[in-house]
Amino acid sequence: MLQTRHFRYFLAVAEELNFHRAAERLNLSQPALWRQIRDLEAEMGTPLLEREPRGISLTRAGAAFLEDCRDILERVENARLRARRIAQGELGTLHIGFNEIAGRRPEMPRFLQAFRRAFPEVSLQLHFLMSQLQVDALRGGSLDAGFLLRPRGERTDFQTLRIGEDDYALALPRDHPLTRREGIRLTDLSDQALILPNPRNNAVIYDRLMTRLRDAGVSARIAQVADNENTIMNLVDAGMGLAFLNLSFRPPEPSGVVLRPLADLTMPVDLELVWRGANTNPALAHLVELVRAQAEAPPA
Amino acid sequence: MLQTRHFRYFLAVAEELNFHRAAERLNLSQPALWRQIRDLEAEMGTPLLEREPRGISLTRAGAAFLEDCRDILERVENARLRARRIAQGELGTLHIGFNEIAGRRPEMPRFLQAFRRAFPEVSLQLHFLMSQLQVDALRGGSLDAGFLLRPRGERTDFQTLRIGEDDYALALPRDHPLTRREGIRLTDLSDQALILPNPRNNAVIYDRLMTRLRDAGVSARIAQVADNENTIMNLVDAGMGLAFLNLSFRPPEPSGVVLRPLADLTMPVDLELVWRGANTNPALAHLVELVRAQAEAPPA
DNA sequence: AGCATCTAATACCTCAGCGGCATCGGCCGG
DNA sequence: CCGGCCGATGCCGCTGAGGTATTAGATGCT
Repeated sequence: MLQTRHFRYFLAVAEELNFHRAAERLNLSQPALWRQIRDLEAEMGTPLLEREPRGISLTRAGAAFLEDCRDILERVENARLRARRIAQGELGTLHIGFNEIAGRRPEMPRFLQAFRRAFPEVSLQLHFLMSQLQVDALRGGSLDAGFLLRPRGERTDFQTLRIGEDDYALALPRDHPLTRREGIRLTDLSDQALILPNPRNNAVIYDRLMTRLRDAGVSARIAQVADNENTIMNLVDAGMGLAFLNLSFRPPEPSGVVLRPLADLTMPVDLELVWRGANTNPALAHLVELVRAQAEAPPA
Repeated sequence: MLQTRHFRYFLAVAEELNFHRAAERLNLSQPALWRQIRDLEAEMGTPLLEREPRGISLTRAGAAFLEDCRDILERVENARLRARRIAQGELGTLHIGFNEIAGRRPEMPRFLQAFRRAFPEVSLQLHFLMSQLQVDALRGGSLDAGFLLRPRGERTDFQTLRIGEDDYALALPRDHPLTRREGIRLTDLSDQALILPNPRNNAVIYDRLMTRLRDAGVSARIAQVADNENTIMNLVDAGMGLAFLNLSFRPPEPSGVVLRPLADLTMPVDLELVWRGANTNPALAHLVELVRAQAEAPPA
C-alpha cells in the first residue's frame, strides 16, 4: 500500500538524483531507501527512475509523480495545520446573535472588532434575533452565543456573562399630559391604551409586565401587541398608546417619543453574553474570554 | 509520522462513526483500528473524535480533516493512475517533425488522425522542419520522431520505418525548350542556370547532386541556392533557372513549372518515420506501431 | 433490579516489514 | 590497472502494526 513515507522518500531521491545523498537527507541508510523506492515502483506498477550506468534519472512517469508528490505532501501538512487551528479556535465559524438593544450598545462593535483583530480567520456570522428566538437558536445549536437581555436574577441553564444593565421605562408621546408629571406611577396608567411586546417573541417580559399591572390594580387597555421595539416606538409616536421600553433604546432624535421612569415599576434587566456550556466550538471560548476581558476593563 | 494508512482508517471511522463497523470495512480488528486512530490524533496534535457515552462523533477539527482525507486519498490514487498512464504512453506529449514533402503526402493526416483517435490524451506537437534540422532535433531530444526524406540506402544510427518513396526530377518552366525533348539527359543541362537547395539545410542532397553533375562532366552554373522547396519552385517559375525537385512535390496548379524525369539521373529517396532508438517516450512506441500498421495495410 | 447487549478502551502477544551493516558488481577517471 | 562512486543484494535485529481475549461503561429490555 502507498504510504506517505514513499512520497517523502521519492521526493528526496528525485531531488537529489542520488540514493546516497537522499538517504543521508532522510537519516536513512542507502539500502533501506533503495528498497523503499523499489517497493514504491512495484506499488505504482511502473518504473519511476531510469537506472543508468552512472546514477539515476527520472522517467516521464517519475517526473509527473514528483509533482504529485510535492502537492500531496503539502496537502497533508496543510490538513494537519488546519485541524490544529480549528481545534485551537483560530479558524472556523462563530454564529452570534444580537437583539435590538444589544445592537445599539456601544460595547457590541468593540467586542466584534477586537475579536476580528485577534482571530481574523474565524468567520463571524451575525444574526439579528430577538432575545427569545436567540435562546431557541442556542438550544438548537444554530447559534454559538447571543448578546441579549435577561431579567436580572432569572435562573437559566446557560452560561452567561454580564456586560451591562438596563431597565424599563414608560414611553409616551412628547405632548402627552403625563410628561409634565413628576413621579409617574402605575396607577396613572389606568384607562390608558397600552402597546405591549408580542408574548410570542418575548413571553418573559410580557408576563412580568402584565403581572405588575394586575398587582397594581391597573385595568389597562391593550391597544396592540408589536413584534419589536422599533414598531412599538413608532406606534407610540403615532399616538396609538403608551408602552414600556428599555432605557438604552433611545428614540432617534427627530422622534416625538420620550422615556420617563416609573416611580413604582423597576424591572432591571442585564445585557448578557449567553452560550451553551456544552458547546464545543473552540472559537467560542476565545469570544467569551475576550468579552470578559473587555467588559472588566473597558478601554480608557 | 502521518501515513496514508491513517487517512484511510480515519475515513472509514468518520463515515461509519463506529469502530466495529469501520474495522470490519477495513478488514481489521477493532482494537488495531482504535489504536491507529489514537496515534493519528497524537500526530495531529488534536482530537478528531468526540468520545461520547454511546459511540463517537466528529469534532470540528475532525470534520474538516475528513474533507482533507478524502481529497488527499483521491489525489494519491490519481497520482498513481497518472504515472501509470504516462508510462503506458496513454498520456503525455509527442513532438513530431515533418518537412515540406511529408506534409504534402496524404499519409500524414491519416497517421495523425488515427493516433489522436487512439490516444486522445497524448498531445501531439507538430514541428515544421526541413529534413536535416529534424535530424538535429531528434539528436538533441527536442523531437521524438520525424517524417522526413532520406536517400535510399543511406546508413543511419536512427530507427526508421519506410512509408513511401520518391525520386528527383528536373523542374523547369512550362515554356522551356527542354520540355519538348524526350529523355532529357544531364548533359543537356550544360550552360544552364541551376537553382540548388541550400547545402546548410540539406547537405546530403546538395552533395549528391553536385557529384552527379561533376561525374557527367556538366559544367552547370549555380544561379542561386534556396532554403526550401517552395522558394526553389518560385525561382524556377520566375525563370531564374532549372532545379531538381521531388516528384511528389507537385507544383500548385496555376503554376508555370513542370517536372520532367531525367533519363540518366535517378536519386531514389524514401519517406520515412525516423526516431532515436534510445528515446524512452512511451507514446513514441504507440506512434511507431500505429504508423507501421497503417503503412502495411492502408485503408481501402 | 438484573441481565443482555452495544460501545470504546486495555492487556498481552505475534510477526511482518522497515531499517542497519556488510558487501558485491559495474562503471568511470586518473 | 586501480581506487572511488554508485546502485543492488543478503542477512539480521527490532520496532510497531495487528490479532485475540478481555474489561469497563452505558443503555435498554424483561
